[in-house]
Amino acid sequence: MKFSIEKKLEGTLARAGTIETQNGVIETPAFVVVGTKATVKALTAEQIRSLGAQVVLANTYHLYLQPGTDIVEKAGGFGKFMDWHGPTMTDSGGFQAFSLGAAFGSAVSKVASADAPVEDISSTAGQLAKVTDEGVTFKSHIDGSTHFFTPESSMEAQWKIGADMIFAFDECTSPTAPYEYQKKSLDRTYEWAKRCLAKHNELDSEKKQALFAVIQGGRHQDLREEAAKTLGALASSPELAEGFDGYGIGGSFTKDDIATAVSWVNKILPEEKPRHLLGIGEPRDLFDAVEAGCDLFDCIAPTRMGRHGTLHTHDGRLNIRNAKFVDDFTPIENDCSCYTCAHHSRAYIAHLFRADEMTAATLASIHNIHFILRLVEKMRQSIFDGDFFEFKKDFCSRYYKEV
RNA sequence: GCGUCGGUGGUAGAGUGGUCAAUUACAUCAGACUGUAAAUCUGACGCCUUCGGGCUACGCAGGUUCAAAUCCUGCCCGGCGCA
Repeated sequence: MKFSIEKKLEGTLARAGTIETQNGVIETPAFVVVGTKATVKALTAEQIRSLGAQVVLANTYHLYLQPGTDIVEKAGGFGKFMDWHGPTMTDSGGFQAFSLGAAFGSAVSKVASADAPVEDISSTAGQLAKVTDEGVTFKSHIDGSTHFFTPESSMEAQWKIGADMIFAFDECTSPTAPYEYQKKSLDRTYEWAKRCLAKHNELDSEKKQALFAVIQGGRHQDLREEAAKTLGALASSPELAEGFDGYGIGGSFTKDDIATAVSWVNKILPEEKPRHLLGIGEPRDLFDAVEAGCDLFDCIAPTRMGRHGTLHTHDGRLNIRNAKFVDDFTPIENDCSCYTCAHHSRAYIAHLFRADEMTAATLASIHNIHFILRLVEKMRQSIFDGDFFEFKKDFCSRYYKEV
């Protein structure tokens, strides 16, 4: 993997560039489409290509459970398995330590509201993930079987799954966890990062895969900065000669804090390595993160919200199931160039949703992914053109005008 | 015509003297969703409300009772059986 910065936006951390992988070039900033189980839900690989997606991210934990990493390895990696020939990434399973752990069965999201109370995290009853210094014990949400993930086993699994870019095994903490826990977890994630790097160097002597470390630290400036410093410095650590190839910035945030937390980190991280903001994909957050120096983003929001009937338009979101759309024969957006808008009306899509037809999910996902991909592409272009802020202002004043 | 079973909120279908404005599901109306436990989840769903409550309701009309969707009588409507 090779990252090149082509243009920086003066007075900010923003930059535009390219990431060259064995499977193609990614023009950054770029939105990474999420295909957790080696499929972007509701879409075929051909549809993903038609959308102009540059890179697909799958999930180690999910592919490990199903169909198993050996099968994916035999298939020639998850990209080949799903007939996606472009650049690929895998997440390490670290997010599942959160989503199946602290977040399981609760309303906590990795992006918490500002007034979310700090929670006692001593009780893990009913959770499917339990974190210790050695690793994470998962209880499969599919069949209840127990599985133990370590930094080393995640590296091995990701080696078999074979993506171009992989993430170190981390713990995504809950944004509502107490400071003390965040700090303890951060130290652990640092130790895990070192173990991942060592294992990765052992497995991948030819450097086929690029390894990204993950910066945690919640909403705490000292923790975020410490993580950026220590993990950033590992690159030149003598005992780990080959350092990280890039950095992931992990949840957890407060809604208003994303931009701030990201810039704390990006001011410190080595400039010449790509930065991937994990799991962020709302328009305003994307603008803020690009401005704060992030190069890659992945998010399930366009596909999940699409499946649930929430569609992006330049005038904000709309819920296509609303009664007012049943006889609205205009497209989702008049000037949208996506397949869905070129062929179908709001009324038709509303009908498909109400009738529980699977095509609803497909058409909605196509539109939302198209919307976000084009948005990030325009952000990239605006860095080259020098009118990023103008574009941001124009877009946000229209998209968020009702909020 | 006789006998019999039944008629409950948009629909299906619980309830069978008070704790019933009435379980539940679906439909409907909204909302949420940010490294996918998610084609999921939450709320509302007779009318009015100063959110305390008030009013009208379980085919229709009477009646019994302190109290009826629930018991009785008549009527109307439907299923089934016999003529």
